Amino acid sequence: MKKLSSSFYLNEDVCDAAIKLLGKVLYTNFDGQKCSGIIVETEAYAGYNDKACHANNGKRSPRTEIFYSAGGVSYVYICYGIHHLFNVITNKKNRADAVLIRVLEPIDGIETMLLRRNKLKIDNSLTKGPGSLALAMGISKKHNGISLQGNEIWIEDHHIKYSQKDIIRTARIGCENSGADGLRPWRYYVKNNAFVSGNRLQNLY
DNA sequence: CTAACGATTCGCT
DNA sequence: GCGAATCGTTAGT
Repeated sequence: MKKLSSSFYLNEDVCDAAIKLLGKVLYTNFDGQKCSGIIVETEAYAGYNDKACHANNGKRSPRTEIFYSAGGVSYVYICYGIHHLFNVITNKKNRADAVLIRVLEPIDGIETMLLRRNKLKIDNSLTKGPGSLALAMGISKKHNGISLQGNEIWIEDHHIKYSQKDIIRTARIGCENSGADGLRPWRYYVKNNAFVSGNRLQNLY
């Protein structure tokens, strides 16, 4: 299978990019341990007019610098002091859009994921939730800013397609304090997928 | 330098 | 369902 081309990541519509990432397959290959999973839940964060985004309206800090790269690099940051959250930077240089990968449906390397998660057998919590997913896949802050065209983290198109009615959109999780921006329905997930997190907020569009 | 705050998770009730 | 854990990042003194 082929890695997503660099043009995929230059999408100027971060919501469209978040939807198109559903069904794509995320790979990590660290220390000879290859893992993969189908992306089944994402959230879009826009560089402009989105208070929930770390790089809102051109905000610069050591942490947000990577947002201003052209799409196709990783953004990994630590939340609550413990959890590493993996995002894909999208859009052209200096636009600062990102897609948070929230849930995977595991495919390869499940033994490795179980080990990293300190679990004995697979259940639907293995790669459910951004912090759990990053831990299972071995992604940590040291992978912040790496290219998704490389051989450590990349995404492939396996021609998995979900019909529009099977893609649910809701408000993003944990963005309640971002005012009106936090209410935007920019979380996307695959309906009836066993690995998808929480069942609140249905809100078909 | 210091304090406040999370794009969360897990265990206990 | 609720609350604690936990520390890097950020903004303010």
